[in-house]
Amino acid sequence: MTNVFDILTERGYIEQSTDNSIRDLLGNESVTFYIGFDPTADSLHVGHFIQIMVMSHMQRAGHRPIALFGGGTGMIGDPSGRTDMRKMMTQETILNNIAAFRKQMSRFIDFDSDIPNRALMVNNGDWLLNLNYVEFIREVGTHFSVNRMLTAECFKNRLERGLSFFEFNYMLMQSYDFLQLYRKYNCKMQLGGNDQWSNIIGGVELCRRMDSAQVYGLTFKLLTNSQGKKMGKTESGALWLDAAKTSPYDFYQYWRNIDDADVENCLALLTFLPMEEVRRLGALKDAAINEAKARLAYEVTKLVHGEEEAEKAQAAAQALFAPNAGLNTADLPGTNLPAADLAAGLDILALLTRCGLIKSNGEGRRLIADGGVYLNSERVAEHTRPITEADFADGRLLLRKGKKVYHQVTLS
RNA sequence: GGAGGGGUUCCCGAGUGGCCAAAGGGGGCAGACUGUAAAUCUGUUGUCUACGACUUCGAUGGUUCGAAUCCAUCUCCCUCCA
Repeated sequence: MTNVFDILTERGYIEQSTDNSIRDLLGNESVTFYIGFDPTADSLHVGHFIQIMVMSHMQRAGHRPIALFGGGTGMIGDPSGRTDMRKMMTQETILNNIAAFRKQMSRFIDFDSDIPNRALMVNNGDWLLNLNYVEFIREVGTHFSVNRMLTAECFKNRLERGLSFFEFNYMLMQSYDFLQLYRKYNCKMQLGGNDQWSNIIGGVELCRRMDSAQVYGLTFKLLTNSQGKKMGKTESGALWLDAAKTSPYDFYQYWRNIDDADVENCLALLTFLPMEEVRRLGALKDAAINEAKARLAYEVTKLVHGEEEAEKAQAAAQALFAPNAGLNTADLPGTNLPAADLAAGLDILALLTRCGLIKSNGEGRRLIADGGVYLNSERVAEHTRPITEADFADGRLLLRKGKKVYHQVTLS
């Protein structure tokens, strides 16, 4: 069997590691490892998904994953890579978010079957929330050098803008997590995005100092595009894994429209396609690379939302963008319009507003003046254009904003 | 607690009595080009019952014909000192 370390390397996940012997370790035994997830929202997003992919590769290779939820650290907020302090969250929000994470993650990682490396979910609130401050400082705090911490990359830009002691503490808590997991579950490895590097080293050193334990850390590339910007952001924020927050169609379209230069990387990181195929697709040039994008979009959507949703999203996209686009696009994001509202009189601006395509009438007027609104494939020329029953075919009407934003209105 | 510097439209950042709904950049949106790509170019980017009106420059009050700009109080942030 291939060593996962090689798989992860080949697919381009790995950024840096604490020790060269990690490959051997992963080849010789089933290793328990963890990845931490801070419950900052009520859904996972694409940034988390890449971590989940890694977990999944590891689990497939026989290692045991621990998904650590930051019920305790979430009360603080990781300052890494941030320019300002995170919003403080209440205990209630945190628990609520953790519950959502649990549910979503079960789709990707096996937490339930009888396999020996069944994954665990752990909440660090279990040991962090009731810590005694003085004891903690005496036992754990003594092992950290402020001098060294100050040189850590993750605090760099915060040193210029201001960093409270409250947040500075975060590293100790995360390091303490590693120690706890090592003690309770013989967890020997922490994985994380590269922004976690400093925190991970902290944990590795703490385990060595307190328990003379040899543990390891490995970090992954953050999902960035060829220009170094973080990927997975849309106009309305993150690209969520929750279908209610980012529809499968929008999710599919996000990947369908990425830069040529990013296709291969995304295929390798976000799908399980064999690397041969990934390289073949990534090597396609010009218009042909659209095949690769469609494949990427389909595969990722399938992983996240299931095969059925992926098929639907694909079908909807094809129907809309194919040369002879028909209107049988049942799977588009859409809005229901009661017939009575139509009868009461409705113009294009009101309709756009209802569908959430515009935020104000002013925006709508501008959009129409710019020629950016289409009704059943015809450009709308007047913002006063009334909507009538004649605009509906089979009780449906297709709105389009710009080139790619489609919205279906169904009469009910 | 003392001294100083700040809070401007989504973000950064100009503006220090009328010409300011507020320069410039970023971001967003749209148009052209194209491959549902990138780059580029163009337009646009407070709200409305829209050639006009209304609301906005940390908050509240005041001076003034007129304030983002002046004054007072409050509030938050930053730097230095204690």
